[in-house]
Amino acid sequence: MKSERAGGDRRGGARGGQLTPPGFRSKLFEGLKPSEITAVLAAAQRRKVSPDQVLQHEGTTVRRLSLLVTGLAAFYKGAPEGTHLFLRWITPGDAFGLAALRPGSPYLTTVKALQESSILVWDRVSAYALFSQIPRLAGNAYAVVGDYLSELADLLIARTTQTAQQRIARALVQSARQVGRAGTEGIELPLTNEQLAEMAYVSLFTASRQLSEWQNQGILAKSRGKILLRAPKRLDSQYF
Amino acid sequence: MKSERAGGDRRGGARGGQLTPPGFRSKLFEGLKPSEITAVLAAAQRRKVSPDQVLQHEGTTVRRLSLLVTGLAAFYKGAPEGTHLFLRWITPGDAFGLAALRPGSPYLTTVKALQESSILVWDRVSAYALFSQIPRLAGNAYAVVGDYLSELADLLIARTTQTAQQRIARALVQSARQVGRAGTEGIELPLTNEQLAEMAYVSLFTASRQLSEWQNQGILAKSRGKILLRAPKRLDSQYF
DNA sequence: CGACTGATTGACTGCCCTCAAATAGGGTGG
DNA sequence: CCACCCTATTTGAGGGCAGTCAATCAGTCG
Repeated sequence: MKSERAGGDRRGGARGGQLTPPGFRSKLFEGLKPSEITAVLAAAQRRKVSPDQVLQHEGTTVRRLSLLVTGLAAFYKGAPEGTHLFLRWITPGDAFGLAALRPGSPYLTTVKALQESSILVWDRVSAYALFSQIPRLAGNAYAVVGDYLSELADLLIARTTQTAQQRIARALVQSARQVGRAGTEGIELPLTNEQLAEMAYVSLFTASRQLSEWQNQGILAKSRGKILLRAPKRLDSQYF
Repeated sequence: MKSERAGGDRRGGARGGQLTPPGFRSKLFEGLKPSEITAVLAAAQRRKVSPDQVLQHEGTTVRRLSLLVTGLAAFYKGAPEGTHLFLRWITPGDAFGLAALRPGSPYLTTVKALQESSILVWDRVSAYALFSQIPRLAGNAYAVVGDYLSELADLLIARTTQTAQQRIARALVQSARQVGRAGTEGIELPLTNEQLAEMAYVSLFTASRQLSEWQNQGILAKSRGKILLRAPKRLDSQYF
């Protein structure tokens, strides 16, 4: 359902010198003219970030708009009692801090890097200027926010109507798409039980038990910090 | 926290003839010049809708953008097994169908009128034209979507981390703000147990039991299809 | 005065969380 | 290479929140 590479040739491609790796594309840049992309990239700063580094703090006032170029991060939302809930992966090409385009609003979520990553950063003011000048860019931002809204609504449905088993299956399928590495044996996911449990919002123990069951059924294989999906299709049937 | 009437005098006011009632204001029109509001209203069609009428269907392609002028409606999101979940009230001034500004996207939610209501409707094409011509209007749409995103995230937290009791308390407090009528005895809510249960995503029986308990504690009084909140403040303490 | 919808109450059940305790992997330093 | 530690994981027992089911009661409207 993702209209990620919906376009033709080099739509959304960004080759503004060494700022982005070859083949990098973002929904934010889709349909922009090369000259526009160059201008947008020229206004950005590149930053390297390390694992566990917090890139934006929910509730603090918005300082900048960011775009993940390489690596991996995730959205979290704080819950009462100091915990925070996993919302979604952030993979290369995903923007965050889109609240920066809305004057005087706080960050809605916390973003934490999960791997060594590089990001592009625009300060609030120049982001606003750029998005005012380039209508298509503003339209893309609107579309991205719409996508997030849509995904969040789906997550809400999943979290409220599905059983623990279904939510875990869902978490695995989503992770397979976003952080999985295809191998000869299947799709390999670099996930601990704890991470999976937090994604699916189940306890560590429920996650462990469910994975064991699927392992017995031959759907997947586990090892410490890694899950090998042998038959992802058989998971799909678990959750609708 | 709501920046609803953040403005000065008649910001967001709309007196474009008989299209909107006096005192009507919408976040969508905030900061617009009267001439702009007039132009926007001129492009709209007014429709009357009756209770239980479905104004947009989740998943169907977007035809129009709407704004509730009088009455009451609600957002719902479909769930597997044919049920649909309550997401949020729509009260006068709230826009829906904002996906119309995004070419080729389906409605994310179903909207159903709950009372005799009147709405303003723009077809997709003219809405797009208007929002392109008036940057402030586009900015407002972005802000509204951002608000929905924020509220949806809060709802997600509530639905996943809170107990049934807390969710019911939350539903009551929200309803008090949006559909409550203040009286001498307290705030009166025109809600059946069933509606409340669907808002809080609890079973009918859990809702009934919880309300009975609060009635015994003197926090509220129940009658058929109506709830009278005597001490709303004592509910707040229930949910954090 | 029926008939229908809304609300109540109790008994039972089940999913999944909590807690406790044991086991296994993987790296490190001796 | 082995002892050790720290973290990840497993497995079982127990319990609680809230849902389902069934039956009854109450209000309202024609």
